[in-house]
Amino acid sequence: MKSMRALPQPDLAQLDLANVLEALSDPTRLAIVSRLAAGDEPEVRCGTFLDLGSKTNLAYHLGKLRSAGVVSTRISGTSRFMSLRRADLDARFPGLLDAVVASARRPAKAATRRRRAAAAG
Amino acid sequence: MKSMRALPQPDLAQLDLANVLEALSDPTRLAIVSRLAAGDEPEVRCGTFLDLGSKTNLAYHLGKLRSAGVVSTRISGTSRFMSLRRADLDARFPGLLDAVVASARRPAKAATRRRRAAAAG
DNA sequence: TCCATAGTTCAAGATGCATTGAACTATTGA
DNA sequence: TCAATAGTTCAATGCATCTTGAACTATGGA
Repeated sequence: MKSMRALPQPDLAQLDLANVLEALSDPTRLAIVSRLAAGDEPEVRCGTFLDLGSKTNLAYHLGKLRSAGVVSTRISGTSRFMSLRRADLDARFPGLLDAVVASARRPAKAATRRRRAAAAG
Repeated sequence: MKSMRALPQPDLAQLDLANVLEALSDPTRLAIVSRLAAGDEPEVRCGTFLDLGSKTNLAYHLGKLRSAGVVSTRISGTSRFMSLRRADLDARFPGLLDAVVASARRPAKAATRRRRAAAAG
């Protein structure tokens, strides 16, 4: 018997800008979102992201993305399929997702990327 | 004698998307950025933000915004003036700042919208 | 010179985030 | 029914963030 339920997620009115930005501010989660946005498939199975971290770690990051309202999770069999909540994000934060995804595709030079400025008064 | 130095900050190539998103993901910092973007004046004195937190706390948040490359600090006398690094942010992350600022100006008001819809129907 | 103003720096404590391994649940296929 | 697969939940750990008060620096004005 094939079940098709979906995991609970915040609805449109509950999306919060600071939460969404925080969800997007982690390199692993940014990679996940980029991949979801870039792909031809609207849905991607969780296991697809195993190159980005351990099973446990991915459950954590995907959970964060879901509870921030960035992704949706549909369950089918033993698999879970993630999809971007593009319509909701666009409705609530017009242009934000596109700007983030486009910027993520266009990284800075590797040598300087992780360096933070030593900005002291 | 009037000094006009500026505090050190990362340059364009060093701006990192995850860092910038993280800098923007805090409500206090989002409020600061929104106010800077509201654009009455291109520069705003630090003390202007004292309603958002203590002196110490603001030094912390403004320091974070600066080291992420979101704002610039110019020193004049005993004051420090903050400005958005709009050109740099737009060059590196096109559309991002505008989307964030516009979204911040447009918080969710689900109850109001529902009341209006009911009144209109 | 002395004082007030504007803001920073430091240390410490509370809280929260990220990561891990082990144990667990649920579903499918044989 | 049994085992494999896919992913979650838990507890613990280490590290980062946020916030605070006290002490400090630097500038400008009287």
